[in-house]
Amino acid sequence: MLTDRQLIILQTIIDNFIQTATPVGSRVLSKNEKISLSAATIRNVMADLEDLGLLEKTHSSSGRIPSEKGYRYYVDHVIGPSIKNKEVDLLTHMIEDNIYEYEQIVQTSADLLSKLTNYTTIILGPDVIKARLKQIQFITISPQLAVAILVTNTGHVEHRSVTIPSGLNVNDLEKLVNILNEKLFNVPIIHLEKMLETEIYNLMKKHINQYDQMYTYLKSVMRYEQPVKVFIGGQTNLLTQPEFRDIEKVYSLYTMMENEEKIAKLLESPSSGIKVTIGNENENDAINHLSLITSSYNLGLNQMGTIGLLGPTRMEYKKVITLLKSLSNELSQLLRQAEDKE
Amino acid sequence: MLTDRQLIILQTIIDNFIQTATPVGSRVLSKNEKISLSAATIRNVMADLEDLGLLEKTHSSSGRIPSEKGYRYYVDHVIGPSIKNKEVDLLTHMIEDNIYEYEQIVQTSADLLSKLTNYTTIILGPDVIKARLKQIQFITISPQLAVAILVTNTGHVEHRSVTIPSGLNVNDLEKLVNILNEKLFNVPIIHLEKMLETEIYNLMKKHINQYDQMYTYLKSVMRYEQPVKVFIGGQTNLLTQPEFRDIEKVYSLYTMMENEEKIAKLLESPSSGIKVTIGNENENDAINHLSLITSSYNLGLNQMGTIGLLGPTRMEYKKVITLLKSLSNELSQLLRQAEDKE
DNA sequence: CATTAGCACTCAAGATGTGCGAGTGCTAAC
DNA sequence: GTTAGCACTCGCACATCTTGAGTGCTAATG
Repeated sequence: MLTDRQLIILQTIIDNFIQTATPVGSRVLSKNEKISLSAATIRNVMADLEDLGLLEKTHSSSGRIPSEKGYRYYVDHVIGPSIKNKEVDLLTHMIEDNIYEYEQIVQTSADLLSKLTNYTTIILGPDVIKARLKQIQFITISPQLAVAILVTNTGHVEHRSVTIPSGLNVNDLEKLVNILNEKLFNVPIIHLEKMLETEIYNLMKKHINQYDQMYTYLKSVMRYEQPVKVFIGGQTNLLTQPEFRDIEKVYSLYTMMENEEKIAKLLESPSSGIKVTIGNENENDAINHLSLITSSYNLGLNQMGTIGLLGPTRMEYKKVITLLKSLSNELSQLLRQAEDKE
Repeated sequence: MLTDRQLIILQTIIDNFIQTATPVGSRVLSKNEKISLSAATIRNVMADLEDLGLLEKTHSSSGRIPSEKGYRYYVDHVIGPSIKNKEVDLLTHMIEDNIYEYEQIVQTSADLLSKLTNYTTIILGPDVIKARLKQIQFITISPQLAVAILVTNTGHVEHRSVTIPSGLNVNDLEKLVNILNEKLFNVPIIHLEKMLETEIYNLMKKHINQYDQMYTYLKSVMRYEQPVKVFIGGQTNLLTQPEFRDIEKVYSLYTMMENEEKIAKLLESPSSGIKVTIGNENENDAINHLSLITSSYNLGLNQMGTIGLLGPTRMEYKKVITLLKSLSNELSQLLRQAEDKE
C-alpha cells in the first residue's frame, strides 16, 4: 500500500502525463498546489515509486512517465466512484433524440463517444448466434429476380437477392414459403443451413417440382455470414495523438481494424461490467502500446454487446470509465424501453 | 507533339518513378537499354521536357520527376490500347465464384481491386434516388415491437424497427398496410415522406383510429437517409506508399473518407467511361496530391454506380486503367446476368 | 551539327560537434 | 525528515562539414 504522499504524487504525474504526453519532472510537481513539498523531496518519492515499478524514466535524467503497472494501480485504486458529468447528460440526450433503428443508435453512440473522448470507439453488436427465425419471405421484383427476407425474433433483418429459376410455378413457391415458415419457425438462425440440408430437403423433394434448383438457391440465402457486426467510430481520432507519429503503428492498427474477426476477438469479454486492459496486457500486437476499456451492454432479450474505447496508454481513464458506464446503462435501458414502452 | 526521343525518355522517367518514387537522373537513364544516348544528351532532352512543363526538379540539382502535366500527357498519349492481363482474369473468376448478394459482390470487387493494385478502392453503389417502392411490410416481433420493411423495384431492402402504439387494432394495422401499398406503389422512395405528409395523412384520418400516433411512427420509417452507399477496400494500402510518411496527409485523407458525402461527391461523374484526375485536378484538398481513376458501371435498370481507385500521382496508370475497364464491364454484365439468367 | 566528355557548381541528406536546459542523485545543512 | 545546492547526464535543437548524385555549360569530336 502506498502512503498518502506517494499516492498524490503518482496521481498527479499520471494526470499530468495524460494531458501533455511529456515526461513529468520534480520541478513541475513542486509547483502544484496540492503538493507543498520541495522538488528535492519529490525526487526522493519519485525514486521510491520507480523502485515499486509504478514509474519509468525515458532516459537516465529525464522526468518520469507512468509505467503500465502505474496505470494499472491508478485505475484500480485511484479512480473513485464515478461522477455523472455533463458529457454523460449530453450523450443520453443526443441518443434519445435519435431513436430510429437499432443500427443507427449504435453507430450514433459510437460516433458520440469518440467525439467526447477523442479516442476510437469500437462497438460489437449483439450476438446473432442466439437469434431465432421469426419469418421468411420472398418478394418478387421482376420475373427473374426476387428478394428473400429473413426476420429474427430479435428484430434483425437479413436480406439477399436471388434469381428465380425459370418456369418456377407460383404455387410451388407459395408452398415452399409455407413449408419454410412452418418448419423453420423459431429455429436458431445458425442452424438454418443444417436444417435445410436435412429435413427441408426431403420435404421439398416431395412437394416441389424443381426442388433441386430451388434448393441451391435457398442454400445461398441461408448462408450464415456475419457472426457479429462491428461498428467503429472516430477512427481518425487516434491519429491526432502524438504516440501515433509512427506510420508503422498506424498501419498495423488500421490493418487490424479492417479485420472484423480480430476486433470481435478483442472485445469478446466473458465477464460483464467495465474491463480495462493496459498496453501489453492486450494479446493483440497491434494494440499492445494502447489501452482498451470495454463495457458490455445488454438488450433485454438475453443478448449482449460490447462497447470499447481504444486510446493511448495515457488515456483519460476516469472520464472514459464514467462515460462508458453511463452509456452502457443508457443503451441497455433504451433498447429495452423500445420493447416495453406502453 | 513530342519527338520520338523525347517521348521515350519521358515514358522511361515516368515508369521508373512509378516504381521507385525517387527522382530519376540522367545516368540511370543512359544505362537503360532502350536509350542508347550519353547522359549529357539525355540531360539536354530532359531540359527540353522541363521547359515543356512535363518534368520537374525537386531542387536545382536533383534528378527529374514527372509533373502533373507529365502524367497527364502520359495517360493521354503513351498508354496504348489496354491489354487483358492475367490479373483481370483472376478478378472475374473470383467474382463469379461469389455471387450471393449485390452488396457482397461490390465489396468483394473493392477488396480484390485493392489487393491487385495496392491502392485504395472506393465504390459508389447505385443511386437510390431513382428507386421506387415495390412493397412495404410490417412484421411483428413482440406485442410492442415490429419491423417495417421497404423493398424497392431495384431489389433494395430497407428496414427499421418500430414500436407499436399500445392498443392498436390489428385490423387497423392491416388496413393501414393496404392503404400504404396501394397508394405508395411505384412511388420514388425519395418522395415517400412527402406523400405521407399529404395524401396518406388524410386517408389515415378517415380510416384509422389512432392515426396521429401511427403517423409519427410512419414518418420515422420513411425517413430517407442514405442517398448512396459507399464501399471502401484496402484503406490501409495507401499507408505503405512512401508519399504517406506524413501523418498530416494520412489524417486529412482518412477524415475525408469517414465522410460519405464527400466521397460521393468525389466520384460523382456525369460522363461515363474512364476518367483520370491527377493531383491538383482534384478539387478536394485531402486528395490533391493523389490521383483518382474512376469508371462507371451500370446495373441494367438504368442505375449507375462508380468505381474509383485512389493512389499517389505516380500511380500505375496503365495497369489500373486496364483493370478498371474490365471490372466495370464485368460488374455491369454480372449484375445484368443475375436478372436475365435463364 | 548533333553528340559527347569534362568540369565546376548545387543541393539534400547524413554524420559530427556543440551548447542548452530540464532533470536527476547525492550530500550537507537546517 | 526536509530542503538547498551542486555536479552530472542526456536528449534535443542547431550549426557545420562531408559526401555524392545530379545538373548546366563549354569545348572537343565524328
